[in-house]
Amino acid sequence: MATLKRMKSSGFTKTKHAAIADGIRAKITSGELAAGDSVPSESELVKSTGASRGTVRRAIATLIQEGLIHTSQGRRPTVSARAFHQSIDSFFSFSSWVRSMGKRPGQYTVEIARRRTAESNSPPASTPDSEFVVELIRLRLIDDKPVMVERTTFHDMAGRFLLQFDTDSGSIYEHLIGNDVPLDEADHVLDVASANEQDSELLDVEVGTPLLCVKRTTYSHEGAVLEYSEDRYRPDRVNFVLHNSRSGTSTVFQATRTERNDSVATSD
Amino acid sequence: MATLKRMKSSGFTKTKHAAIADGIRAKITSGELAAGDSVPSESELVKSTGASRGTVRRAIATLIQEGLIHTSQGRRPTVSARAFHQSIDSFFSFSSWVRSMGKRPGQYTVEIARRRTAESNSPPASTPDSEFVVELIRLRLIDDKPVMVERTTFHDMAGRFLLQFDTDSGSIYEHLIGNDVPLDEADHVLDVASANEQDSELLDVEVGTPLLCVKRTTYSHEGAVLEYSEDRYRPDRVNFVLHNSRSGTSTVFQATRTERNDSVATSD
DNA sequence: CAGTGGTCTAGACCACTCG
DNA sequence: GAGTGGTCTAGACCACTGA
Repeated sequence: MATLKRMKSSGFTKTKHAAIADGIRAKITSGELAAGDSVPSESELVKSTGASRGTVRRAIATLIQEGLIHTSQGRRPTVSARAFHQSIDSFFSFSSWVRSMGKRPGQYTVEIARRRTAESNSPPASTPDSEFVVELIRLRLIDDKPVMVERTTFHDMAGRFLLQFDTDSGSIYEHLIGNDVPLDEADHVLDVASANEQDSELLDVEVGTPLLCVKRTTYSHEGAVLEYSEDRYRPDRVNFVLHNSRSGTSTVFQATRTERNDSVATSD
Repeated sequence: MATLKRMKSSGFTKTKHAAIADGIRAKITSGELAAGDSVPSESELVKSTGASRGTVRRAIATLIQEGLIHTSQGRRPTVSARAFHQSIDSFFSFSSWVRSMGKRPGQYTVEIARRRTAESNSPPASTPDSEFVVELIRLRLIDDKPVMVERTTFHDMAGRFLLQFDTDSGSIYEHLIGNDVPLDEADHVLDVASANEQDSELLDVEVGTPLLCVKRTTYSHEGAVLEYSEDRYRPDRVNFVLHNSRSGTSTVFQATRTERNDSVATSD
């Protein structure tokens, strides 16, 4: 027994704990388990999955972290009150975020340029320490509607992969990761900004309209600045949702405000 | 052996894994371990703490989740590039958040009222389902400077604890938790707003100034709406920082923009 | 009181990293 | 190849919940 541990040749199910978590998550997102319902107990899962308790607990820990369920001593785990979720890994990538919501991401490149770092538009402390930087301005779309303008400054090490890349074709993040650019950590500072003329034109709002602004700095493990971006969102089309529960740890999500509703968090 | 498991009589160190995590965290926040430094390996920690590997891993998991360290197979865990942190539990409470940054929270109650729910100002879908609600408008201060206006609607079940509470004296959240009000989960929707006349007066900004707006809905485990709040922040004094790393899960933080710096995320 | 989750242990195999 | 983290197991005691 205990032979296959990780399905070697056909690596589709990743790990056992991930498979268990996937199974439960599927039941929640499909609606089979509704908010307030109780999830199978650990001992039941041990029996039904054949895994040991440690592995089952590992799976449950994942779901708690995602904010999907919550637990406390003596009680069976229950589905969290507000379980409208997508993993936050997508916070790195607009494209995968939008896709994870079942919508279609789009992009329209306004400008891409390689210039000396001294000419960069990013704030000094966030400027990559390479001689050249690649700067990019793109309009991002969801289902063909403009929602965000991004102005990004890349370290040359990352930017050199972009000059021969069709930046209208898809996710830059995925392209860079595929080229082993170590985009490992990121800070996001949430702020507000007033639409300037270019914002106004691209997002189709009036000059001066308040916009949600996310200033992102992406680092390698070693702490080198690889990318700095200022993303300006139309707040009537996109906002950010953060969900947290007292026991267990907080988790983050983003959401698109839909056309019909005034607010995502209050929909049912 | 294996007798004391949890120090019973003197319950100060909580659990073993928490104690181990605390020890490492202290070394990071004190600067003894700097960004990029490597944390003791699991086997070393097993030896030095006397705990089993599972317990050590549990401690490490906590730190990863907090964004303090990151790990990957075959490499020793290392301190994350940007480890300026405070736990996000504080997202529930302005007061404890501010205190956790070593600053002094303050509050100035503008209005508190108990009224029929039908007269509530909160959006219908977020309105508590009690006959009465308690509504509160407070100006929040950091080190005596106004930074935020909160307009909160409480379920009567929570609000009834507020009428005889001096809302200028401290944290409402802590007061309610102390009275066993089950504020268990919360959604935060981040948005922008334009300062209205009251905002303008309280925050000392011009009417129309873009403000960061956090719409918070707090629920019990069962999903009942206990509180709805719209908090409007002066973006030049406060903004929100979110840190995430690719491996390991994202974590959230808030930060106060300091006077001298333009941006928190870029300080060093 | 039975059931449940929270904690802890001891030992195992694997995949990866780095010198 | 030695060291390291990622995964998994099997069994144990405790604290809490709820009928």
